[in-house]
Amino acid sequence: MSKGDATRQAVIDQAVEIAGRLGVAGLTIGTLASATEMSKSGLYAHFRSKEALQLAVLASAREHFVDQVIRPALSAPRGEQRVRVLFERWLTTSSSGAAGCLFVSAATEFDDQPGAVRDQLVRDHWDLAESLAQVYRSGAKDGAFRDDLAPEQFAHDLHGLMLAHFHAYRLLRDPAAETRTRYAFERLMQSLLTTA
Amino acid sequence: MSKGDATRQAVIDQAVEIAGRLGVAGLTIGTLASATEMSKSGLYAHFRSKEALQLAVLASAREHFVDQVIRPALSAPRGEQRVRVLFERWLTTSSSGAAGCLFVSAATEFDDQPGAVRDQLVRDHWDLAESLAQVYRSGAKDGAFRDDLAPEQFAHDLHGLMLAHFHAYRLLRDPAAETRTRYAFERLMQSLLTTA
DNA sequence: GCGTCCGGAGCACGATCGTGCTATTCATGT
DNA sequence: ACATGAATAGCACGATCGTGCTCCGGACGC
Repeated sequence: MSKGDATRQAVIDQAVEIAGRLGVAGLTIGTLASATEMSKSGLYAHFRSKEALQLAVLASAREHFVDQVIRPALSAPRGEQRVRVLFERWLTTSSSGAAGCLFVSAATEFDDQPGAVRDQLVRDHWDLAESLAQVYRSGAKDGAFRDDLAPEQFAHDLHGLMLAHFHAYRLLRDPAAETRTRYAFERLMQSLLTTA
Repeated sequence: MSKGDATRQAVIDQAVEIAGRLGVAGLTIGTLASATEMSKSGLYAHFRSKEALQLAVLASAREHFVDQVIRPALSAPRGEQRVRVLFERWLTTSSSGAAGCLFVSAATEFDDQPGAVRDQLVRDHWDLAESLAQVYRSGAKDGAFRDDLAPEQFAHDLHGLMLAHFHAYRLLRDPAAETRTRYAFERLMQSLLTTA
């Protein structure tokens, strides 16, 4: 990795951090330049447009999310355990850092703004939903979960849980957010398990 | 109502519409001026700062939401019916217009940006949560709902349902969004009712 | 060790941001 | 009908936005 790639990566890391706080749309070339202590033009040369920068940020966050949440879940035993690991990782990763929340805020910022960023977000979300559904499917095949529930419905429900968590946690700073979310998760699990 | 108040209201209506599309932060004086076919300064005179404009937009949206969702629910019979009216109204109001989504997008845009707007959003959310909890409480007192569930948990869960709906509906344009949300709602209701 | 080439700075651009001040036009009460 | 005050336009401001040059210095291959 030559010098250019190194600083490029450092810039992206900083950009992810800022986008986590101010939102992907709130991430501006100027603020990013001063945060990285570079000139605007020097920074801009790495990404040839702001859109490319935003896409790079999204890609980095996605990678982080897969590493920290999806992969650990997939290496856990199928069924209940896998779902629990997924949930737990998702919860802690997003509480501590930026990866999880970033997609949530980006989704609402771009939901009515056509373009490459929006398209990427839509793809990412479908990928995530499919991963969630697959986690359910594999468990249902073993008989651990009810088979009269659409896996996509599980994905939808779990996603809703996390969204509610983010809102309570980030906007309201509600200390009870995690407790509430955990409780809701337990009820969801209870309604899915065949061994009730 | 003199002329000034009339145009001020018209401006706010337009602002709500724009904020529903571009987000509260995306609402800019310039775009609002050209949308209302007024000069920036002429428009700006009504609100003495951008923050005041944003607060006015929020107030208008809140009023609309209370009229279209909360009040109809409160005039329905307590218990299951009231919850159903609330849910139904919430769903249709936000699908058609701007009121519902506006708070969702505003919440994520300002969740890390201190200021009067954020404070107002937090207040609004607590008010909403309290209203939802109260709807549950009144039903539980009649014995329609389980009494071993915290009303605040119900508020949290229902809110999560709506958030998931907005994401699926606005970002993904998922035609199945409403079906999924309705299904999730039915399962929520089933788990609450004592007459199961 | 040197020449090449890339990473980055300096500077500038038009546009748009939020915000003022100063007129001017219009409505409104008497 | 006229005076008065409110409502709106014109114009300007500094700042910052995204985007382009050009040009230099230092890293890297030979």
